Amino acid sequence: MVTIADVAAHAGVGAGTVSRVLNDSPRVSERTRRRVLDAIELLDYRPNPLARGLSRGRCQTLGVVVPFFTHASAVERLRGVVAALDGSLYDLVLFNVESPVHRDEHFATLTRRDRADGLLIMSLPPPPGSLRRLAESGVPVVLLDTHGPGVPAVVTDDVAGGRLATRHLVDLGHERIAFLGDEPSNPLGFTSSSARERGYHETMEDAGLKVRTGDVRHGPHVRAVARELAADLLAGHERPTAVFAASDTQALGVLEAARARGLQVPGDLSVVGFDDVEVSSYAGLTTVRQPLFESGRRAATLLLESLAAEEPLGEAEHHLDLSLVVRSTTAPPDEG
Amino acid sequence: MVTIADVAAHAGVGAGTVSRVLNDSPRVSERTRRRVLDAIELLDYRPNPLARGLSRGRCQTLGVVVPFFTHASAVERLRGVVAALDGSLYDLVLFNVESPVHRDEHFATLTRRDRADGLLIMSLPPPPGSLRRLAESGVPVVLLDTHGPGVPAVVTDDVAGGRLATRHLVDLGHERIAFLGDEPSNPLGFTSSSARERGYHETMEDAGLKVRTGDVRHGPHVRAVARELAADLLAGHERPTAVFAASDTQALGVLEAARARGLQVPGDLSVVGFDDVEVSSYAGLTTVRQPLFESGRRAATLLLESLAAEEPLGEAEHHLDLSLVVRSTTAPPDEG
DNA sequence: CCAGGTCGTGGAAGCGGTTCCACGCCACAC
DNA sequence: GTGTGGCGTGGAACCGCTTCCACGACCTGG
Repeated sequence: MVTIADVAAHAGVGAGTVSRVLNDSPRVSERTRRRVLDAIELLDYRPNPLARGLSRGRCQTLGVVVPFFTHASAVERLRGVVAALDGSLYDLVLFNVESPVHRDEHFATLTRRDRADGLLIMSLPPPPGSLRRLAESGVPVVLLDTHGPGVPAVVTDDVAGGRLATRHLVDLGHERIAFLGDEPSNPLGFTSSSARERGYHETMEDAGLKVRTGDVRHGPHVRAVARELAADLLAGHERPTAVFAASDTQALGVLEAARARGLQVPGDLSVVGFDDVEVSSYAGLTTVRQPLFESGRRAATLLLESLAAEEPLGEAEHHLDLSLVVRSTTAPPDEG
Repeated sequence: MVTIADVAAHAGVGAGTVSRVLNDSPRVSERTRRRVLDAIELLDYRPNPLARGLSRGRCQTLGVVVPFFTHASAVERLRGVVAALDGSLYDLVLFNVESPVHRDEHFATLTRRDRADGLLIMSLPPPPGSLRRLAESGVPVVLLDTHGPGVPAVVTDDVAGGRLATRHLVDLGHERIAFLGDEPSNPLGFTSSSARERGYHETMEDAGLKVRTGDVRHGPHVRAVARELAADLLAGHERPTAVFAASDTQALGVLEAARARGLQVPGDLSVVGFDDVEVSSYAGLTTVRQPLFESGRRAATLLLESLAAEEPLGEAEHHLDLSLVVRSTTAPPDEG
C-alpha cells in the first residue's frame, strides 16, 4: 500500500508538501507541484480516506436514514438522492429503519460528526433528542417528507393533496366517498397518511357530504392488507362509489379487491391513489403525483450545499408541487 | 468529543486497557473491566470509527456496486442485502453504476482495503483488471447475478429459466413464439437477457419450432422501449401467438402494446416474463420467478462469513432455484 | 528461597493523513 | 549592506484508536 511518505520520497519533497498538492493549496511552486503529481501518477497513489478523515475530522460520507422496506415511494426518493450525490465526493451510507428500535440504534451512533458529515432523514419524524444532539455536534440534517423543529425539510403538502384527490371525486359527482389509509398512530410515526386523510375530511365537509361510519378504514401500509380492508368495505349492497387511498400501494389493493368482487373500475367504483409510483402508470391509476425522485434530489442537493458552505441551513421548508394525474380508474358514478 | 483518553482518566487506567475492554480482550481483570465500563457509560463514550479503522486497517464498511436505476430487480436484491447486513457491524455504502465510466471510476477506488472491507457486485460483470486488483489487495468479493473468474457468485441459471418459460408456451400448444429482450451487447455487459434468449432458442429447436425472422427483438431495458418493440412485433395480421420477454419490465411493455392494439391476453396473445418483481403479481403476469430478495441476502451472508472467517471464499457458484409462476397471461392459443 | 511463568497493566509506537510552526531563501526598500 | 517580509518548504505534532513491549506482582515448582 503506497503512502504519502512514498510519494514524498519519490518526488524528493516532504510529506507536508505532498499533502498541500493533494489539497490544492496555493503555497506550492508550479515546479514542485508537477514533480509531486508525476510521482502520484507513477505510484498510482490514492490517499487513505480513513487517515484523511481522522485528521480532518470528517469522513466524506452522507448518511441516509430511510424506511427502505416500508414504503414503495422510498425507493424512488432514494434514487433521487443517489442521483444528486453522483459526482460529489461523498459516499452514501444507507441506514434502513423498520422499527423504533432500529431507528434509535441508528440515531444513537449517527449523532456524531465522525459517522457521517451530513444526514438525510426520510419520511421518519426524528426523535427530538436526536435532533438536539445532531445540532450540538454540528452535523447538518435535511428532512425529506417529514418535519422537525429547527431543521430544513423538503416536503409536499399532504393535506392539500388529500383535498385534490377528494375534490376530483366530488367534482365527478360522487357522494359516497370512502378513505383507506395507514393507522393514524403507527410505530414509526409516519404522518403522511393522516394528513391526506385530513384533506379528505375537509373537502367532504366543504362539499356538504357526509362521511359514513365504516367508510374510513385504516391498516398497515401493505397491499394485501389494503385489499382485505377494501374487500370488507365493498361487501354488502350499500357501498361507496369511490375510494381515495392514501397511497398507490393501497390503491392497488383496492383495485384488486374490486376485481375480486367483479366490480368494474371505474364503472362501479372509482379509485384515486397517491404518490404516482412507477407501477401506477401501468395500472392506469388516477393518482396525486408527487415528484418523488425530484424530492430526493432536492434534499440531497440542499445537504451538499450546506456542507459546501460550511454553515447550517435555516429551518426553511421546501415545498414541492402536487398534481392530479387523471387516468382510467375514475369516472362519474353510474346512474341509479 | 469524548475520547478514549477521557475514559481512561475517569476510570484511572491506561488507554490501552480501555481499548482492551472495548475489544473484549480476555486480558483484563473483572474489576478493571467494570470500572472502565462504568466510565464509558457515564461519559456516553463511543469510539471514533475513523480512528479505529485507521489503526486496525479496516473500516467496517461493505461496498455494494449496483446498477440501481437500470433494473427493477436490483432494488429487490438490494433489499435482501440490506436485510442480511442488518444487525451486523458493517455499514453499507452504495455505489450506483449506470455507465461504464461510472463503473470504472468506482472500481478504481474500491480496489483497496481502506475503502471497503468487502465488496458485493451486482449484475455487472466486473472488469478483469479490477478483479485482479481486488484479489491482490485482499478485499473479499461476492458477485450477485453475474460471473467472474476466481470469485464466488450467487446466480441463477438463466438459460434454464429461458427454457422453462419457452417450454411452458410450447406445452400450451403455441408454435409461433416471439422473444423480446435486451441488446446482446450492451454498455455494461449484462448477460442475463442473452442467456435467457439462448434457453428460448434451445427449446424452440428441441420442439422442432421455427423462429421466424423478426420474431426476436432487442432494445434497452425500459418498459416504454419494450412497448414500442412489441407494438411493431404485433402489427400486421401474421403475428406470434405468444411472447417470452426477458424481464417482467419488458413483459409489462408487451402487455401495454397488446392492450393498445385491442388484443386479448391471454386469448389472442400469451405473455411470459422473468424475475417476478412485485408488480407482476398485481398484473397477473405469468413469469419465471427468481428469488431476488433471497439472492441478495445470500450473497451478503456469504460476504459476512468470509469476513468473519478472515479467509477468501472459494470460486464456488451458488445456484438459486427458478420456478415458473403461472398466472393469467398465458393460455393455449385460440383455435384458427 | 529463588528462577521462571503467568497475569494484568501502562505507555509508547504506529496507522496515514493534515496543519502548524520554523526556517532558509530571495527580493526589495532604505 | 542590512533589515523586512513573503514565499516555499520540511518536519513535528496531532487526530483517536490498536497493539506491542516492558514491567511489576503474584504464583508455582524444584
